Amino acid sequence: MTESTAQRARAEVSPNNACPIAPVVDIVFSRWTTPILWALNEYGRQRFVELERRIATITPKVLTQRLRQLERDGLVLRTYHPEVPPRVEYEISELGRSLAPLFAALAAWSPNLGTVEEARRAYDARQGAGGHSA
Amino acid sequence: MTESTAQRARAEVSPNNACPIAPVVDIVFSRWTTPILWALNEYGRQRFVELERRIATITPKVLTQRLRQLERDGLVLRTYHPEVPPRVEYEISELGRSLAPLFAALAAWSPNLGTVEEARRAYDARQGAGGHSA
DNA sequence: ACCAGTAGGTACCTAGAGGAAAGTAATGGG
DNA sequence: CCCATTACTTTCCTCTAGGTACCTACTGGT
Repeated sequence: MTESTAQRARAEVSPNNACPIAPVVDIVFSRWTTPILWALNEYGRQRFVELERRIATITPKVLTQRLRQLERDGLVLRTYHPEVPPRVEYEISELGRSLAPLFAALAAWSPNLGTVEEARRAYDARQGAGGHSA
Repeated sequence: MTESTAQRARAEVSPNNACPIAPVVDIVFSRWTTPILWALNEYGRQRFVELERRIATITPKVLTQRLRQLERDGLVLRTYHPEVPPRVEYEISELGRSLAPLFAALAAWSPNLGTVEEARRAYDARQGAGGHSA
C-alpha cells in the first residue's frame, strides 16, 4: 500500500493540464531511472551488484525501488534464478528499447550544455556583481 | 546562497558516471520545467499570471523559482516592464526552442503509455492476487 | 560453529523540496 | 482612506524521497 500511495502521489503532483508529455517524463525521467535504463541499454543484461557498482552513488534500497518501478512499468525485465546464492538478472525490455530514439535526442542536445553553462555564468555575473539595481 | 546550494546538491546526486545524458535530464526535466517550457513553447510569450493559471497546480513561489532557474540556464527570456502594476513577460529562448525535437520525441513515444498501463495492471494482478509465493 | 556472498527487506532518521499564507511597492479607482 | 492588481518575497510548515544501518534465507567452505 505504501508503494501505490507513492505512485499516486507522483501522479497527483504532475500537472498534466494540457501538457501531454508530462506523463512520459514522469515514467521515463523520474529520479535514477535515466542512469539505470541507460546502463541496461548500453551494457546489456546485468546482475544487481553490477548495476550497483556501475551507478556507484545509488544505495541498494533505492536501486531495488527503481528496478521494481521499471519492472512494473514494463521497461525492464527481471529474471530470478533460485540458486544457492540467489542470482537475479535485469535487462531492458522491448518497450524499454523503444526509448532509444528519445535517448538519442537527449544525446543530440547535449552539445548545448556548454551554452547553458555560459548562460549561467553570464546570469551569475549580472547578479553577483553590483549590477542588480535597487 | 540557498539557490546555489540547491543547484550544487542536484548536481552532486546526479550520477553522471559514464551516463552522458543525465546532465541534460537534470536541466530540462527537473520538476515543473516540462509544463513551463511546454506552455511557453505552445502559447508563446506570456505573463506570470497566465502561466500560473495555465499550470494551475503550481504555487507562485515555485513558479518563480523554476522561471529563475530556466532564465539562468538560458532557456527562457524574461522581460520586465517597470509600469505601475509591474508587468513581466516570459518567452522561450532560441536555446529553449532547440529542445523542440526532444519534445517531439517525447510526444512520439506517448502512444506507448497504454502499454505501460497494461504492464502495470498485469504486474499488480500478479502481486495483488495470491500469486506471490512464500 | 562461523563466515562469506546475493538480493534484497525493514526501521529509523534527516534534508530539502514544495505548499500555504501573508507581506511588499506603487498607484489608480471609488 | 481603503481596496485591487502584479509579480513576486518571505516565513513557516509538512511530507516524503532517499540515506544509514541492520536484518533475512540459503548453502558452501574451513
